[in-house]
Amino acid sequence: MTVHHPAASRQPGPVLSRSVEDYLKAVYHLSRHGGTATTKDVAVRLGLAAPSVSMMLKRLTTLGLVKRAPYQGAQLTREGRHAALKTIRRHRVLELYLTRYLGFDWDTVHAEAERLEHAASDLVIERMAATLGNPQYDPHGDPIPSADGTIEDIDLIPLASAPIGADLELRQVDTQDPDRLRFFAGHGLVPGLQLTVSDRQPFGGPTTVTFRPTGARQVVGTELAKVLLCRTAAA
Amino acid sequence: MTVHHPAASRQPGPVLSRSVEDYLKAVYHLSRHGGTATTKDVAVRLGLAAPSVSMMLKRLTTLGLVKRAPYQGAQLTREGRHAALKTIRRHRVLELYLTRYLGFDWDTVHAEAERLEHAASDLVIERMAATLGNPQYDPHGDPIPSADGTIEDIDLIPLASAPIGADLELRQVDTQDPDRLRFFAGHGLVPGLQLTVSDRQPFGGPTTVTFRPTGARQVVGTELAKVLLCRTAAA
DNA sequence: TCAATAGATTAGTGACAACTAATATCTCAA
DNA sequence: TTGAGATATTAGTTGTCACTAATCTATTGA
Repeated sequence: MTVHHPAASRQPGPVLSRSVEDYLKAVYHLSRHGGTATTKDVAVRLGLAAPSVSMMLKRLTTLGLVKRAPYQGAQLTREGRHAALKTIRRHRVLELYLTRYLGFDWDTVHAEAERLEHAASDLVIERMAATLGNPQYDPHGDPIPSADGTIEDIDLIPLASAPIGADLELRQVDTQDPDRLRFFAGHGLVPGLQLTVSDRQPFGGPTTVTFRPTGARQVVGTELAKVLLCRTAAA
Repeated sequence: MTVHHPAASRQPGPVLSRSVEDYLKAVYHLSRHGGTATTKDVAVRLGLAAPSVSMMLKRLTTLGLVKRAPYQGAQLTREGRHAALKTIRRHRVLELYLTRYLGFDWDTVHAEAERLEHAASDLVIERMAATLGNPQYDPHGDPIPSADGTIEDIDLIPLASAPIGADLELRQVDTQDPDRLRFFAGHGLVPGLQLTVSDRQPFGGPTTVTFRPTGARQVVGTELAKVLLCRTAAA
């Protein structure tokens, strides 16, 4: 009689379980820049065994959320992408709300949002978004999908591959690792920062940047420079 | 290897699944005023079939959260009560936060809190509680358990059985039904209201109350008067 | 071209938490 | 004291979502 559990009804559309939402997010992120999400990649990202992922991807295919051929990777269908973006919206609105109004730091907020995103109703999320002034970006600079499931898609370049001399704006910090995030925050490397690439050592060496307008200099190792996503600064 | 799921780790103590938390809350409420929670009562309260409850109560017994003899009812152990009160604290803090800061009405907030209470970490709850000024009562007047698991226990009398002439303060509205809650709010019957019992018709008839200091009169049917819990007004 | 290896899938299992159908127990009223 | 009806439990299934072990496929370097 009572249908029960799978996340106990949120709003319209078929209710997706927590697991399904997590898989959709993973496939979304992994197939983000063209290409497909392989079983292995999804397994690593979610910390699961490969067979579990294989099974689930098959199930998602029958649910029409994923397109996939065996032994090839998976991609989201229109419907799957829509569901993924709704979850990502919930996540990012929560991250911003928790940092703005409940005193969380950008390095710890991810884990909190990860649990709440599956439980918060659309109504709660929209109230939070309204309270925040319908923000465009979360604390890490990630764009927040709109309520109707569209997302900004600007080409950002990793600091690690930006040309020397370029005037850039740091837009997005593409990691969730608390230690890295603390390091970035501690050195002023947060979204919105204006900087100029002043030097880079060859053979995968570190990049040196100059903050504008202060002129402060900062050396950034390659691994870190890869997750600092920038766009060319407005003139 | 990875232990996984059961509500994905909240804080110390063994992590309890969403289901277990719901059962503990149900047993808590049903055995609240002495007595035990029967299988049937729990089943009705949670909207489940009796055999499911029977099984789960057995499991909770082996987990040491519940004391029970077959065919008798169940009661919480010290440990079970502690867990229940933690969940209830989360629920009530959430209810108050959602009404205060996110514009929810007291009649709709229950369902929202019901889902979030299983996902919000203790840290989130404590931040909310601090923001609210460590409140004592939720929007319905229910006492909020303290973080260490103690709860106020004042004897309240239902308006339906208060003596005529008594000066009372409405302390708690003991229903979650949105329609009833809207009715109460629409007629000023909210926690904190000072009133005098001015009349009651015999044979289970309605109670008439006078609001202090305004003198406004209100007739309340027996069914509703049973869930309006009062204490004698301070002199 | 082919074998080694990395990756993917199938097969079989287990925990959790619900269900229905069948059976057992309790309680109360005649 | 007994039997009817209410309540509780046992037995057997189901669905979800994880796991390991075993097998299959694909790719790639010799």
